[in-house]
Amino acid sequence: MAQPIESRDLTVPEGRSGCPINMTMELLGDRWSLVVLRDVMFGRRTRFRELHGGSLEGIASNVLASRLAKLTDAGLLSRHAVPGHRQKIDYFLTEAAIELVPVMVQLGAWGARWLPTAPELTIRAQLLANGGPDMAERFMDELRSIHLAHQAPPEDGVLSELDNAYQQALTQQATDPE
Amino acid sequence: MAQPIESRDLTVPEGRSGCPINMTMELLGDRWSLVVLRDVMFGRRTRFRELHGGSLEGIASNVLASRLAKLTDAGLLSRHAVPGHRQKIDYFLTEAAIELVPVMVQLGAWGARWLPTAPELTIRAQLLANGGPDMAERFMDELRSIHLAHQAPPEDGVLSELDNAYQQALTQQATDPE
DNA sequence: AACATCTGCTTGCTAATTGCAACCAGTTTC
DNA sequence: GAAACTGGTTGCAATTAGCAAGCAGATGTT
Repeated sequence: MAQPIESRDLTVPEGRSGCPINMTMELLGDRWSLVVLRDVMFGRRTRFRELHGGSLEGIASNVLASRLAKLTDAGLLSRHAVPGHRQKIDYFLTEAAIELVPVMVQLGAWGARWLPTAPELTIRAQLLANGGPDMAERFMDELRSIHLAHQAPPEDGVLSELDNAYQQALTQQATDPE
Repeated sequence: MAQPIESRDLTVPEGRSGCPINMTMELLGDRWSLVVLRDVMFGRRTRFRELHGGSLEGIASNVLASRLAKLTDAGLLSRHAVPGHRQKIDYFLTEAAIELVPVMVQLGAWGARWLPTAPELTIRAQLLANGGPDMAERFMDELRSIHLAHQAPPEDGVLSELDNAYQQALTQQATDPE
């Protein structure tokens, strides 16, 4: 069921290489790909306009469209027509994208450690990083249930845990502006 | 000694956000930044022309220059004039860059798992991923000794281990082309 | 002293990508 | 039937990437 995308092209094109880090950067090494995946993964967003309007960073709609197409082509997102509607489309994570969770965890942890991030947004990254591989595994299983098996998100899952921590940080920030 | 780069700007600029993943992608989310860091980290390259000519992917020299400047500005690389020469410059990793090792490990592991990478280049990624956090820690300590304390790389360190595995894969590939 | 070579880049140019704003056709709701 | 909502396009300007050539200063060689 979970297989690599395609077999290797034996003649590596000029100016490129088959190095795993390089190939990953060729695919995801741009300003928006991982941010879009982040929103689908952590933000419970699966629709174009949710991803366009709901994001904190304001990606342009043409860029979003181009990223969704690229990620779908690459096998990281799957398009699902919403039952009972002819226009609505859900973008769900594939197994390949779900297995980016450890990458996201490390990226978030590094950013939280070394960049001037916003505290209320950083709490989730820290929580997830502190949770270690166990929490990451639980989270990935939860994502599989949502995005692959199309179950409703559990109330007591990792996603809720992260949301709660974020909400708590927000209200704490409001009552205690220091 | 190891401190975040700057204190947080309280007014987040329009169209951006203080999310750790987003900020990390703002800094490193391009085609070349992490590839350059990979070469310094794993490839024992510290000089402009080594990074320019020695890389597998053939980055353009103006782009390399721009990335080296950006990474230096961001505190991920430090410039050191080579003693006894007035022109030669070594680029060394800073602590912040060394702590990208876990990110590199996860990126490499994901690419090895999901992209059609070259086997001989993938072995290092797998070795490092299988080594777990222990191996990553040993590797980071080795990098600290080389890039922060300017010691010579140990013969029996992680770097050598990875190189050996790569060389072995190369010769095996030559004798057993299948 | 002369010449070639090596050093870390820069320059000029073209092609591709990104960002912005407006807009659109089909679908659903009221 | 009109308004609002769906997932996007389209056209344009600005930025960035890619390519080939070159450059001034430093060093090695004869």
